[in-house]
Amino acid sequence: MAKAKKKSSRDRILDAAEKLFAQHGFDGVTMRQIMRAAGADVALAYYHFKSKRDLFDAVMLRRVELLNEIRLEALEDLERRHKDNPPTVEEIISAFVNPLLELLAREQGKWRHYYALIAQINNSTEFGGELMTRYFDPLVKRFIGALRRALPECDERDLFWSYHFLSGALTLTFAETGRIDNLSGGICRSDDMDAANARMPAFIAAGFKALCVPRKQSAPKRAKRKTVSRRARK
Amino acid sequence: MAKAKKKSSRDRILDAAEKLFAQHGFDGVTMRQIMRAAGADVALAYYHFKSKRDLFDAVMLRRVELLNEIRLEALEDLERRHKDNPPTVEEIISAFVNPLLELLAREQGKWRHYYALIAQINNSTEFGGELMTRYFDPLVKRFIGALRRALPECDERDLFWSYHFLSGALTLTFAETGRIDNLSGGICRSDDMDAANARMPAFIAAGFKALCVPRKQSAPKRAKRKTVSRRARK
DNA sequence: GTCTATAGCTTGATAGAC
DNA sequence: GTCTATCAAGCTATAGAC
Repeated sequence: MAKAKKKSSRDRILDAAEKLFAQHGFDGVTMRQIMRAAGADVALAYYHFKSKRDLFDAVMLRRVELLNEIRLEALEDLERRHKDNPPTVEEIISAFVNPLLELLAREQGKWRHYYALIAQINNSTEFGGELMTRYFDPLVKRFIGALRRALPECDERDLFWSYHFLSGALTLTFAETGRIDNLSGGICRSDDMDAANARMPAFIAAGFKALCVPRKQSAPKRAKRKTVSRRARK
Repeated sequence: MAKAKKKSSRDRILDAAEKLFAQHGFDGVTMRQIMRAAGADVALAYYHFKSKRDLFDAVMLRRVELLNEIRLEALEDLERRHKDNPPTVEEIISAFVNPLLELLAREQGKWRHYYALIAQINNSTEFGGELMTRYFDPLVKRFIGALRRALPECDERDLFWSYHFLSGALTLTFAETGRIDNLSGGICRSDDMDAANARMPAFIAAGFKALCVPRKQSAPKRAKRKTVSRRARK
């Protein structure tokens, strides 16, 4: 807020769109709503971005580059500090998660909406597979490489499924939906990202270490679904 | 497919709505699209359900009761088998997850779309807090009670955050978005729920056990975000 | 229960003045 | 860059015939 008083209309449109897309999804928002929030006419949105979908893509693209850059830097810093012995699983997870907190601390409102948007995309059948792959997989593969070195005898499939569980836990947590507030009767709060961050790396790292161990066969033992009762028809 | 050839139009509308809502979200689908897929006129939808929102609620409600009932039964069966000593964390998680697989095996197509819908709702800022609380929290509290007994010295907040991580991992996994297929270069498949189920309980149980341990103080140690580099401005 | 027909509005997008 | 004005299309929802 020091110098940045003169914000371009393009940025104000992106800000308004980011917030509204995060709250209601791509189809839950109209260009008119966005432009009302941005304080300008609809036609201006089509001047800067030629369609609603292009505006959406611009919202996504605006932050993803910085986010990935900072995460990569966190990982490289970590590896530099551990010249020979690889860093621990927990340290690697922290390098993946901490930058999200750091950015949140920098500009409270903006990143919060962005994370909520990512959570929706990650869990969307329509966009999840495609967009998450396009925007995040190069970085994620880099992190998985580090995890592979920290868990040298790990089966590849266990590694990918473990990351998948991490991804689900992470995006839901940063979506701040308010559910944990209700479930816990108020003793946990969705917007308490420090509380989440104090717990997630330990939780996730334990999962990786439990799953990514050498096996007799490379395939995991199959659970037998024995907990389902025999009266399993309606 | 044995006997059920005569399906009521009400059910055909619900089936079509379930599939389309799961694929594109509430606002991403029109009543016309739904009724085109259901093979009847739009007006019929308003006859059976009086609004689009009511149709959506009916889609949600149709399956949630059976789902929760079977899960509760799985937990009660488990506890019955462990009269005195409480079941393990992993067994409890399996009782929470296995019924999803069981229902999927019963009616492939239907539940698959339903799970994808749940994943979107769970991660929606707009509906997540409210709807997940309304539909699932009674059952979830029952499971958390069982986990509390299996982890007797656990801090309450650790318990709720652990469940939160479980919830994110679980809903994303059952959404089958196709992302893990891309990320893993094809060696893991989103629709291979047996592979997911073989891994998730072990992963999640390890997380619970790592986090839910007695501490010196009840508050967890704060991570210091030390992995973020000093050059953290754009 | 199921359809036709239509009301009343909102949508994404554009043409063109300034 | 920004606005006014407008379009064709599609939207939710209802009234009323059968």
